[in-house]
Amino acid sequence: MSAPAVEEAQTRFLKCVGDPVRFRILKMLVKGERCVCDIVEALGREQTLVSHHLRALKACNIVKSRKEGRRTYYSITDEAVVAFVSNTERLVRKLSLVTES
Amino acid sequence: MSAPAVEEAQTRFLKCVGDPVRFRILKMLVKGERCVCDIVEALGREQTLVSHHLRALKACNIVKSRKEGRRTYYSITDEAVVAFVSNTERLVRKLSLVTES
DNA sequence: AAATTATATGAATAAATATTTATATGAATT
DNA sequence: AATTCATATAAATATTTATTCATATAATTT
Repeated sequence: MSAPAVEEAQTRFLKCVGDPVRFRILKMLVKGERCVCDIVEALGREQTLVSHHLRALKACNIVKSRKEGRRTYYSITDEAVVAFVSNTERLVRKLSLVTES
Repeated sequence: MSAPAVEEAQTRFLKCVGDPVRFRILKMLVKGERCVCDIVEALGREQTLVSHHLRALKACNIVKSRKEGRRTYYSITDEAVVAFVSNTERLVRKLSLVTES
């Protein structure tokens, strides 16, 4: 596990969660397991777009999925991801990055 | 500070640090203040490219700069950023995202 | 006061990424 | 067994982002 390999993993992960659509999906899943249709409904975006983003999140082991009938349910793989999301919130507040309007 | 404003700040921040060049710069600055020429040298990339990325990091309040003579020295704005970098490393290891080769 | 050094900036181009479009698959209904 | 529903995937297109190119500025040196 060379330093560049770790760095590459870090940027891959950060780039993945740094997309607005994926981040919103993540925030939904932090509250618990959801099927694709719920996410599509909540975000008001195309099913196919949500599917692409879920696949990307899965490729980074951020979420996992399970199939039940014709639905697919997605959820966070690790509680550490949940912590990451809230830590990031604290951090951006500390950096005064949150601006209204 | 509406929820979307926080989310926007989070993704803006994450996108910023999720670039390989910017992340490498960040890792350098974690070790202490550096002038642009040092960073250019260490990364082996064009000065103008480094300059662009430093500007992006600064726009997110991740780094600050100070001028001394003809040099500009950059440094991390907040220790919380340092913690963020190491937390991310732990997380990607936990998610088994670090792969050699 | 040139010339050089360190850095920054805007515009042009290249590359990466997101979104849409078209279509496929498999499971449940009718 | 045909239709509908939930999801996925590949290819095409659109958009964003990174990089380079050309040039500017301000502080030293010569």
